[in-house]
Amino acid sequence: VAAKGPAVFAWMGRPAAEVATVAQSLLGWHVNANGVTVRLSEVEAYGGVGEDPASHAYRGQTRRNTVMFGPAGYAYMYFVFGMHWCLNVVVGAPGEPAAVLLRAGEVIAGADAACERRGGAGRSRDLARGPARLAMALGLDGSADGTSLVDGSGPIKLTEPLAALDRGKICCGPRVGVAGGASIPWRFWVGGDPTVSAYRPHVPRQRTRGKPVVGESG
DNA sequence: GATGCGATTCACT
DNA sequence: GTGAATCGCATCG
Repeated sequence: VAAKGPAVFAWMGRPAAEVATVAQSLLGWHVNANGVTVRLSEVEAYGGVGEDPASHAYRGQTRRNTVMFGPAGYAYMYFVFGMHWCLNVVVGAPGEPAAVLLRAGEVIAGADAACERRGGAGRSRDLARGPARLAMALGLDGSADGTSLVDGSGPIKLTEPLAALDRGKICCGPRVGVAGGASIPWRFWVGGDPTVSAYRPHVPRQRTRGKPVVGESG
């Protein structure tokens, strides 16, 4: 099945319903970009239209999530909270907008470059511990949106690890920071791996601005 | 056309 | 451990 052109992996083009399985299979894979390589230790799965309230594709195709509706193997960069970028991998077949959010990993090469981009993070496990940190360590932003991760045409390269990950170490649980669909255990990580981000239950927005600090009724 | 919320991280206590 | 800062998109009228 060796064919020229873009690499084809087992996780590509699967039905959106299998996105959870696909997400697990990506744990341990290597992501290389801009001179930095990260070994994935934590990911999250996002489903398709009408299936997953937390997914950007839930309400159908829009200008922003167009990449999710395309073929597998492409990057979907999402700008969040007005200051951070997150890297997703489109994994579904065309028309089936399944994606995997790369949440955390261990920097196994290019620590110097990653450290530099991450400012004062130092050469610690925090270099790529968290979705935005991971994207930052890899030097990625919106310009990488829609680029291929498998054919070498873009800045990002996703490769299979030499040694397969021990499936027994894979853990699952609720996704982080997601209100809708939080009960779906679509977050996967490598058990015992120190680079896995801390679990934070969905924090309800507390607006303190524009409202007087009352409530202390007499 | 205007408003509210979101897949987060950093700094301070 | 908790609060603050931030931009774009989607929704409602």
